[in-house]
Parts: sequence; C-alpha cells; structure tokens
Amino acid sequence: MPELPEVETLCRQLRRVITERKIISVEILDRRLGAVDGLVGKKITAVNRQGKAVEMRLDDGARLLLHLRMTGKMQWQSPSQALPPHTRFTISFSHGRLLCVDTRRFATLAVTSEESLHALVKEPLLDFQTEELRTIARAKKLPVKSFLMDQRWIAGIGNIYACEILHEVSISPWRPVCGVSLREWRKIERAAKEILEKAIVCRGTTVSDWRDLFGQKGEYQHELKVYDREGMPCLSCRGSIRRLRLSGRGTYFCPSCQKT
DNA sequence: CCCTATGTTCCCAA
DNA sequence: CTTGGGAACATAGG
Repeated sequence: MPELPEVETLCRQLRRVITERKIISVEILDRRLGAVDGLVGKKITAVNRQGKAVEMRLDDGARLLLHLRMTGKMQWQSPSQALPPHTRFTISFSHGRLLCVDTRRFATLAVTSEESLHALVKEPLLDFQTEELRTIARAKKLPVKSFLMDQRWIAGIGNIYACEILHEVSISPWRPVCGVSLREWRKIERAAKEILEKAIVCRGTTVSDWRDLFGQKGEYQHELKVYDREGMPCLSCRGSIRRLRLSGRGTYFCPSCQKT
C-alpha cells in the first residue's frame, strides 16, 4: 500500500519515537515472516527509508528491513492496548510497542548485515539522474508508466504517484518510454520531486486504508488530479478522466491532454 | 459470484 | 539471452 511519501512519513515518525531506545522483546505472530533473531537488547541507532522499505539500524551494525507491500501498516501503541486483528509482529520498548498490521500478509521483514549494500537504491528526491534515465529508457519500448514504477531505475514511485506525475507532465502512461525526450524527462524529474515532496508534507494519500504510525489519515488524497477520479473532469483541460488497465494496474489518465 | 486493491517476484512466451 | 506480460501470493470490501 505505501509508496515513497507514506514510507517517508512512517520513517520520520519512527525516528522520533524509537531512536536510541532498546528493544526489550520481539514477537513474530505470523510464521510466513520466518525467524528474526538477535534483536532483543539491541538499541535502534537510526531509521532510514530505502525506496519503499523502512530500514532500522541497530547498535551492533545489523539492519532490520521492513517492506509493507500492499496492506502493511505500522502502528505505535502502549502495551496495555489490545493487538488488532492481522497483527503480524510486535517490537516492544520500555515506553511502548511497534506493531505491523497487515491483512494480506505480503509484508516482509529481514535482518541484513552491514555489508549488504542498499546504497544502490535510486532515490528520486536526492538522486534523480535524468540523463542516465533517458539513456536507459532510449532502448526500451515498454510504457513510460511501467518504467517509472520499476524500482531498479527509481525507487519509491508506485501506482498512485506514477499516474499523478504523468498527468502533471501531460504524457500518456502508454507512451513507449523510448519516445520520452530529454526535455520531457526534465519535466518528469521536476514533477516527481514536487508531487512526492508535497505528498510527504501531507503525510501520504489515504484513498482506502493508509494510516500513519499514530493511526491518522494522510491529506494528499485531496490533492490528487487523476488517481481515483474516473469520470470526473480533468483539472487541466476539463476532459473526462478515464481508467484503464496497464500491466494489471488500474491506470487513471486524461485522454485529451496526456499525449501518446 | 464478480471485481477491486498504494507491491514484488516468479514463470513463461515471444 | 532479453523483454515484458500475467499469475501468484492472501484477504477484505463493494
């Protein structure tokens, strides 16, 4: 469920709550997650976002990597509160506990060592390598939307923000990515940064069940220009927003102002 | 019963 | 060998 802005929201909130705090217990409630050992007694030294994943660093150099996939949520609560349905694991501290609640059970949790480099993650807000992306894209015929959502090239853009970015730059999601000019790539870079940064300020997009660490909805759903607006007028040209399937994902776009 | 869902990975076919 | 599309994963809601 969460894309870059939602995961960034969680990381900022987690940082304030668990940095420099010691883990006193870990409870894995879903066997699908596998064993996660060696956390008890360790202190959290930092919380970072890696694409759409939350990375929690421990004082022994290990890193705890959580990917929420489609329906994963993180929730902070006091130990006296009851565990909600679909709680998959808990990490307890002296001042409260962190839960992962995830109905579809796709979320993954892993402990990695210092060496397993995640520095390869391409961060769109820091590292948007426009010329390099254009070079890679030149050789590919797949739709530009699929390219933007491929985490190998840029990490963090998912279905909602891909739709929003392409609408902002007036490019059809189906345009073969080799046909995006360098000038258009610069527009994509600018739009991606503006949209993602604004969505972070809004603490994410709640169109169904996204909630932050403290159970609050985001606010970016009020800023959406195309996503979830099928049949409504395009805010740029008054055309009617349509929704079609692209590689299995619901894709919202304006057929009159987004050019193939 | 049907379809949908903010993600990733695996298996094929071309 | 590469590329890209669809199914699979598991569950709830409309």
